[in-house]
Amino acid sequence: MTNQHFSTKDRILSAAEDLFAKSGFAGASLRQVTSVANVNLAAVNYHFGSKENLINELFKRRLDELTAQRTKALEHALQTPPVTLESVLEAFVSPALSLAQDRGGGQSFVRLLARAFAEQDQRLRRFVSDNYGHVLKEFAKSISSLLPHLAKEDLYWRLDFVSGALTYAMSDFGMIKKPSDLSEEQHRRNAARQFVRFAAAGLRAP
Amino acid sequence: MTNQHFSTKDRILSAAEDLFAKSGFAGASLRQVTSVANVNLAAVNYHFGSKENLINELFKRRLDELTAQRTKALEHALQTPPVTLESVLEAFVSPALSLAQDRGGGQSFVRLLARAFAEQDQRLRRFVSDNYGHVLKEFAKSISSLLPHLAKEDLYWRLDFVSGALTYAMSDFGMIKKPSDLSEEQHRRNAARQFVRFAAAGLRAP
DNA sequence: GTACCATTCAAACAGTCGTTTCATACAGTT
DNA sequence: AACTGTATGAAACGACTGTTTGAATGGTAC
Repeated sequence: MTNQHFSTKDRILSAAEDLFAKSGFAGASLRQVTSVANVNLAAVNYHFGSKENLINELFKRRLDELTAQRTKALEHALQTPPVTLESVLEAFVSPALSLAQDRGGGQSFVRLLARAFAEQDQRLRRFVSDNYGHVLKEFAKSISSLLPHLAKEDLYWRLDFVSGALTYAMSDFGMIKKPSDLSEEQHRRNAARQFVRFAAAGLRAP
Repeated sequence: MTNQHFSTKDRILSAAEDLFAKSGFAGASLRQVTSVANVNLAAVNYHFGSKENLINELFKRRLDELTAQRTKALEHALQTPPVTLESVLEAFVSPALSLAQDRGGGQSFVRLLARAFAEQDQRLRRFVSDNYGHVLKEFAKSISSLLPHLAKEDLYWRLDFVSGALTYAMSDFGMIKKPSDLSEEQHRRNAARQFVRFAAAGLRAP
């Protein structure tokens, strides 16, 4: 019936992604997850140990992929003259939007990400910062070198605004904004273009 | 012991604001709330009817105030030439930042707001849109008339980015970014200045 | 065939959840 | 003085939570 050819672990991860995105980590129960995934309740604790660990593996699976793609995109952008603010921002946002548009639950994950950031959950922030902080720092460094006259303090403020704008926009992405006469691919490219223009101009503010 | 001279209702509202901001609506229980508020468990259902209704009244209390201040600030800005993108944005963000810096739990509420927006909770979005949407539309109209050459579609995208940037920046506001040598008031003015510059430049993007 | 292993299952565990009930306390009114 | 309505209190309600248990299953290796 429901994707029985996927492994139990994968079905749990997908169902959890959807339900946590919809109702929050505390709001969605393991019974809901296992019901949607069509697996036994005990399977979660058997395969993941605990609900908390399930959440961690959920993030790991997606963020590993996202970070890898961002790294590759940044390297490519830095090796392809002319290196502009726009090309670096494009390397940052494009993998994220591609994930947001992905069929296999990526949409849910992006909303989950927005939710996780809105929560002040220090444990989760630490997890992201520890495992993926170095890539974010590389982007910050590249952007900084492209804006040599911008004071460090101003840069930090603006990078914060940029990530906020991106996170927020992405959590809506694919839900309300896509005009029906645009394909998903067109919509994605359009969103990336809009964001890059906005962010570049904001970063270059006088 | 703790603020016994405040009414039961007020103590519940304040405690709920703090705890919901920290742990989410599903994550914080009424027993935690009533324990912090130093009131009996049954008091919540007696004064508010249900947990859900408590949440609604929580938002109503703050958003009524915020919307009123924004309306006043916008009117003042529109009557004070020269009317610029910056002065309109200032009218939008200043009351919010003032709330975020407020002593009486406003800090918690701002984080709660960010959380509520990250949640896809249609019920809550509808509530905000119904009750406070008209003010947001007035801001959008003012901004639109200050950017006459900007296409409608571009404007919508950028307004979305702006509100995202503001929401996320505010949810951190007062937590990590304040340098110790700045007073709260200075920090608030600084944040407003940074945001207005960034947002205005982003909206004016070529 | 049988021993082994990972996996799945139904059932139960001890807690916690939001909500309700009913008794009690204490003001203001007659 | 007795009555009234609002507010608070302790205790219990049934439902739901994450987790654990021990038996059943099915395939692989010997």
